[in-house]
Amino acid sequence: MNFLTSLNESQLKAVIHPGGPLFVVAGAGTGKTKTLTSKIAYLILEGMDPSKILAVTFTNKAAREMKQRVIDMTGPYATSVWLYTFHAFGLQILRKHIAELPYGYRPNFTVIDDDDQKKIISDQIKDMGLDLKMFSVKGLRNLFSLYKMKRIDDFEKTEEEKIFLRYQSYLRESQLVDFDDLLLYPLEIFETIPKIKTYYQNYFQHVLVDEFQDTDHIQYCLLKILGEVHRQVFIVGDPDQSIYSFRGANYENARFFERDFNAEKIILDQNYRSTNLILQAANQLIQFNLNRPAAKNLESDKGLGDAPYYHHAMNDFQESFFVANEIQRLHQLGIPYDEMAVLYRNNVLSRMFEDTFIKSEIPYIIYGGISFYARREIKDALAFIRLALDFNQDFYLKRVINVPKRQIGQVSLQKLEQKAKDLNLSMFKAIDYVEVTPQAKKGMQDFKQMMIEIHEAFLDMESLDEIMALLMAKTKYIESLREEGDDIADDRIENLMDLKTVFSRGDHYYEGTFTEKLIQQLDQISLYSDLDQDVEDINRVRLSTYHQVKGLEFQAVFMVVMEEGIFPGDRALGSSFEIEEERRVAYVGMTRAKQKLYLSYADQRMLYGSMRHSLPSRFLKESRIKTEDNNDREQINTSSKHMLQTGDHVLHQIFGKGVVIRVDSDIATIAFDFPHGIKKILESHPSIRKVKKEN
DNA sequence: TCTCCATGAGTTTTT
DNA sequence: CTCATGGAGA
Repeated sequence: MNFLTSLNESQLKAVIHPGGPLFVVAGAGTGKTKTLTSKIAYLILEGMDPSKILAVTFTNKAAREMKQRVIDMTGPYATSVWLYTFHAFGLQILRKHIAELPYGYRPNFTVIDDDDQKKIISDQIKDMGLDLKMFSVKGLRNLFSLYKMKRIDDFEKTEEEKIFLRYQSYLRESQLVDFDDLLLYPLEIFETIPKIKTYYQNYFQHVLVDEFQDTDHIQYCLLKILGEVHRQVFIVGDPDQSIYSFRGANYENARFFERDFNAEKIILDQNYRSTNLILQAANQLIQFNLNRPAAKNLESDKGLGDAPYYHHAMNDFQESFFVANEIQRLHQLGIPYDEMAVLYRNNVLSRMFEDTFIKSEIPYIIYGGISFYARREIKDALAFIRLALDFNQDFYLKRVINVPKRQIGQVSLQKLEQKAKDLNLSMFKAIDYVEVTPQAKKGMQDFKQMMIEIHEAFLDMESLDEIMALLMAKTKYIESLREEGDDIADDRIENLMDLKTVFSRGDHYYEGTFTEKLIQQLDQISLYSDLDQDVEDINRVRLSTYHQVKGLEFQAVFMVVMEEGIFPGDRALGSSFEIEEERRVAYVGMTRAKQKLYLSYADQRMLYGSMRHSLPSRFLKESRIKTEDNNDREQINTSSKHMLQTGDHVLHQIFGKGVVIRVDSDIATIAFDFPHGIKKILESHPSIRKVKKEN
């Protein structure tokens, strides 16, 4: 067990902990994954049957990577470890046992995503004859998720609750489950069917949970049941990095765990990622949170390093300009683009940076658009496939019956749905009986014929790789995209090709008949939020929200738009609970940085079409980062029209001494000393200061 | 049924 | 500002 020697004292203590419930408080960059995977490897090498170990993570990526690391440490024997996300685990349980719940589900149910949920909810509202404008569908979806999480079942009869009940029965009638159900139903199974509960409680000798601060109530209940008998529960997490409470995560679960399991606690606070001035700023900041189930101070052996750098810009443009310049400078110093990240509180804030990066020719990539499987064309393709597998799937039929356009509008669709209800048939079968305009009828029959052909072609198919070609040929989807002449038609076509790649990969990955493979592949897709993007090896700066870089690290991190009202956001200002969560978000951001941390803010920026004036975020003061305002105030006040003229000598904070060789409108061209050379810089840019010659 | 415009909404989102 | 959506008119 060579790997044990690479652990530090606390990590080792956790790994060889003799047993019983253990809470490992793993601060940012303290070797959390290493400890968890070493623990699993240790258990296996000590003789534990890997198939009796259940380890749960929150992302598929984490699950996959952890499994690989365990296999690397112990050999292929470890493949049988149950290493899943909570949701994937729940799905497994449901595929086996869902029929035992009294809701009429069959094992071949389908998992729907958020957009499907919204669609169903708004359909219910319309069906009830209510005015859609009176409700926020998005709000209802969150509310329903909350209902499920809190397991509310005695309803008063508010309109919302009626919609919820209809939503729930629609799912059940249609053999659909949502993401919440993937956790809730397994819990219900365990709670109501003692035989099944006892089986799994006894079966899993060890239960391990990663990112424990992100568990919600249902997940905690599941954990409590699964760990109850053997009490070999090993959880790893950092309550200071809990940033998903809006999705139900409850970092107080850490306290519940210590209490309910009478667990021991080991703290990992030796950081291996960042230099210490960065860590000190992060430590300072998080101290302002009063509610910390596991307080700690991070420290590393990487020296003090550079102090976090604070930049005060006059407006959003100048802020982005500062960041772009700094990125180029760091790049020249040898930091690769993909070791730099620009982080912001919400997605709208990315735009200014994108524009500037395009102008400055800085390669970048934005994560956080619509995820691959949520794209229209992908969802359409999957709907065709699901419908071809089972013509009874009305929900998917509704999605694609008019794709591409077949003269079937809302009215015809409604008639079809009604007819299906009256005759107690699937909508697919009701096509033969419905009375609609001749064009619509023809469209429906063409559609039906096409689906039958696809279905029959599936019967003869052997590899998943063939699916997309057939689908595109039959549906003429690509042709219709081209005809529409959408500017993003090419992107859509490319996405469909990517989906084909996903399927052909599935051919090698899954076993069984074509249909068996396909069903596994579809399950996988339901649970995956994005494509395995390991192809992306181009060197780009990452633009992202804080939430999306949790767990990642970069040599240089730019935390931009550090403005009161944005970060922390307006909505958080009234509640200390929310402010603390925002502070944790900032803490997560700071602890991503290995060597360079920049925080910036602008006095004014364009947001939602109007000018917004902001004060610096309280998080700047709280982390005690030295501000440059004192040196700069003078310069800012004197920044009027044409501060600079040709021949002026300037001092730039980063590029040092230079001479102005040209001024065009507001851009000055300045020759700096070696190695920086000639740069174009906004003449009023706060990082430039005019100096007297030979100063 | 489709297309075009007015209207309103606009955190964060592992699954 | 930008995007999605729903209603009115062709």
